[in-house]
This record gives sequence, structure tokens and C-alpha cells, in this order.
Amino acid sequence: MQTVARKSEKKPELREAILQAAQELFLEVGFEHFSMRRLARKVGYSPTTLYIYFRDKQDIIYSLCEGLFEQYLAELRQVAEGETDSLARLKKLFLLSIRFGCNHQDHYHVAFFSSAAIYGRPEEFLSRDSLARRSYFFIRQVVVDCIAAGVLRPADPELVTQALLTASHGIIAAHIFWKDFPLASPDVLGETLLHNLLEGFQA
Amino acid sequence: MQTVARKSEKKPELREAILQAAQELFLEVGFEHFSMRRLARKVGYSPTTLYIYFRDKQDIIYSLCEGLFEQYLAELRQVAEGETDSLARLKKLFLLSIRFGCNHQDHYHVAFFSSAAIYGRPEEFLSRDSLARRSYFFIRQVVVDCIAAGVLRPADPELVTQALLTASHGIIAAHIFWKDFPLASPDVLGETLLHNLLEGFQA
DNA sequence: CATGAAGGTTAACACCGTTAAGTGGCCTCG
DNA sequence: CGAGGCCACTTAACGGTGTTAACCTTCATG
Repeated sequence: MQTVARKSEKKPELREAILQAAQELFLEVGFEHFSMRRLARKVGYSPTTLYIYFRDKQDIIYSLCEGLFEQYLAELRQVAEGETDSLARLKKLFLLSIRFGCNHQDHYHVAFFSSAAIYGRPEEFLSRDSLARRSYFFIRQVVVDCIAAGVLRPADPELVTQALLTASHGIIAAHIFWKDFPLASPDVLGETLLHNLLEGFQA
Repeated sequence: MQTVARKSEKKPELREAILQAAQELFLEVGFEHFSMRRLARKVGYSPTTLYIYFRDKQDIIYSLCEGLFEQYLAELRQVAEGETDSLARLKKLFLLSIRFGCNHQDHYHVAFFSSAAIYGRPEEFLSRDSLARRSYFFIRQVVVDCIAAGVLRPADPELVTQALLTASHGIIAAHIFWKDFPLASPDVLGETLLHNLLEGFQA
């Protein structure tokens, strides 16, 4: 007997099939109506089977989000490479982030605004290496570069990053939740925010 | 027979008692674990009784939030009156908002980040007069004043208000949901954000 | 052929929001 | 005084949720 048949490495095929179905269901019905029973029905197995391949609902959703973050991080890198001016690069990265968040509302919702906000749990963000974490460090590094290059005035890079990040985060949040509010488009709002905020940060 | 015994004006005492208990329960167990059945148990009636005095769960929560917004609006006015310099006033209003949101996380959560985000439903924000709506208009007016006085450079006041608002909103969101993330304190973050953002907006 | 594990199921627990139907007491009117 | 009716509230139920314990098959191996 294999003493440690590491959880959920039994039959990768079905695990992958579940994730695939979960992704589709998630987009079909939205985060609100995504349930284990529905997923089971969709994938053609009984609900309990899901618990053989995943620890719980959160585990499934976490996997979905990590998958998306992979894509996000790739886009971040692409944008960063395509822009030589460090300040412009910083701005573009945040504009991308805002657009990305708004384009994947359900994922963003469940990742950062859910009751059990996936990336806010004590054991997650700093201790475990998640793609969300890597994205954060990636962006912070760009801020550090800007300060080092003298493009941004000397300041605590952590604080600058967080100010930019939370502000962008707020735009996405508003876009997701204030459906009826006649909010300016994410692009316009993001442009306004970043232009003026960065002006304040500039040397 | 009274043809229209306007909904929920039957016995104000019990209605008030329910709201009182709801408020307590809300603070005790948090938004996540607030349920109608728990509330009923706490107040000493059967769950169905609640539906005599309130349309549904959302109705109760809405009432709770409006109660808190009343307090918020009062504080807004107080701060506005206490500061003559219009730019400083604007800044103080947002710092107050951030602090207020962080101090009443569950209310803020349910009001602006809940699945059925109370103030984001089509029939709510713009059509019905809510205290949230009044708060928004109140702040926007201060922005308008700043632009009129030439303290802020000429710009679409709606856009400026929304940029400030969503950014502040993001700080609160981060504070509520990213429990494990080593985030700067709301005050520091708010100060940083507003100082630099307003610098960008200035004439 | 028996053993045992792999892979999946049924049934159940403890919740949830909400509603239809029913019950007991009190007030009013004939 | 008695009957009707309404008021305030309850019981029982519907259809849903995440999750777990216990139970079946099927199949390969000693």
C-alpha cells in the first residue's frame, strides 16, 4: 500500500474533467448559483464523488482562480516587456489589472470579495505560494524600479503599491457590485485615477 | 375593514424589537452567519413571524444599513461644518468615510459587497431615496464646490467624485477582505491615497 | 477463490430562505 | 349571549445548500 497516495492524484483525468465543468458552470450561472450539486449533475457524477477529488467547494474554486491568475500573470509580463518607460509601464499594468478584474467578475468576486475570500485566509496569501501572491510581488517590483530610477519620488514602495492596488481594486469592486449606479467606464475611471495618483507620486 | 393597513405598520413595537435583535445578532455573529432562523430564535418567535413584519431577509438588512447610514450622514455633515477650507474638507470627508467603513465592516460588506448588494439593485440607488444616495450627493456637492472655487482644476465633477469614491472604497474592501495581508492601516493608506490623488486633481 | 482496494453511490445531517395552511384568543356586532 | 371574523402567531413543508458516514460494485492479485 502506498502510504501517502497524495490526495487527489488518483485519477487526474476526472479531476481535470471536474475542473473543466466547474469552469463552464461558473461562467454559465455565476458565482452566486454555483453549487456542488449542480456541478455534480453537470459532470454526471454524484455530489460525493467531487469530495474524492477535492477537499471542499473552496478547493475547487481556488483551483479555478489559480488557473485564471496564471493567465493574468502572463498578461502582466507581456505588458511589462512591451513598455520600456517605467512609469508608463506601471500605469499600463494597473490598467490591465482593472480591465482583467472587470472582465472576470465572478472569479474576482469569489477570490477577493467572497465570504471566505480565498486569498484572504490566514494560511493562504503569505505562507503559500499562490499566483495571486506572485502577481503582487511582480507589480511591487515595478514600483521599486520606478523609485530607484527616480521617476517616482522616494517613498515606501509597499505603501505606494498598496495605494495603487487598493484604489484599482475599488474600481473593480464598484464595477462588479454597483450595477445600477451610473459609473464611468472602468477604462475612463482607471485612467483618471492612475493619471492623477501617479502625478502625486511623481518626483 | 381597513383596505390598506400599510404593510408592517401593524405593531411597530415588535418590528422595532426585531430590528434591535437583528442589529445585535449582526454584530455578534457577523454577516456570514446571520440567518432568519437564528434571528427568530434570538427574538423568541418562530421564523415565519419575521415575514409578517418584513418582506424578506434583505428588507431587514436594508433597514439595518439605512440606520447606520443615518449616522454616517450625520458625521459627514458635522465634519463638513467643522472645516472651512474646502480642499481640506473634501479630504476629511473621505478619511471619515474610510474609517467609517472599516469600523462597520459587516454593514459595509452586506451593503456593497453582498451577492444581492443592497444599494446596487436596479430599483434602489437612483430611483428610491436612500441615505446612501444622499451621502453620495452630499460628497459630490463638495467636489463641485472645490471646482467652482478653483481649488480643483476644472473637470467633470462626477468623474472626480467617482475616482475618489471608488479608490476609498477599495481601501475599505481590502481592509475587510484581505485579513491576512499585511496591509497598511486604513488611516495611513487613506492619507497616502488622498494626499497624492488630490494633488493630481489640484489646479 | 478469497481478499481487498479503487471508484462511486445512497442516505443522512444540519442548515438555509420562504410560503401555505392552520390555530387560538379576542373584539365586535346582531 | 352567541357567532363571525380578524389578529398574531405557529406548524409543516418545499426546495435548496455543503458535507460526511456507510455502503455497494467491480476488478486485479496473492
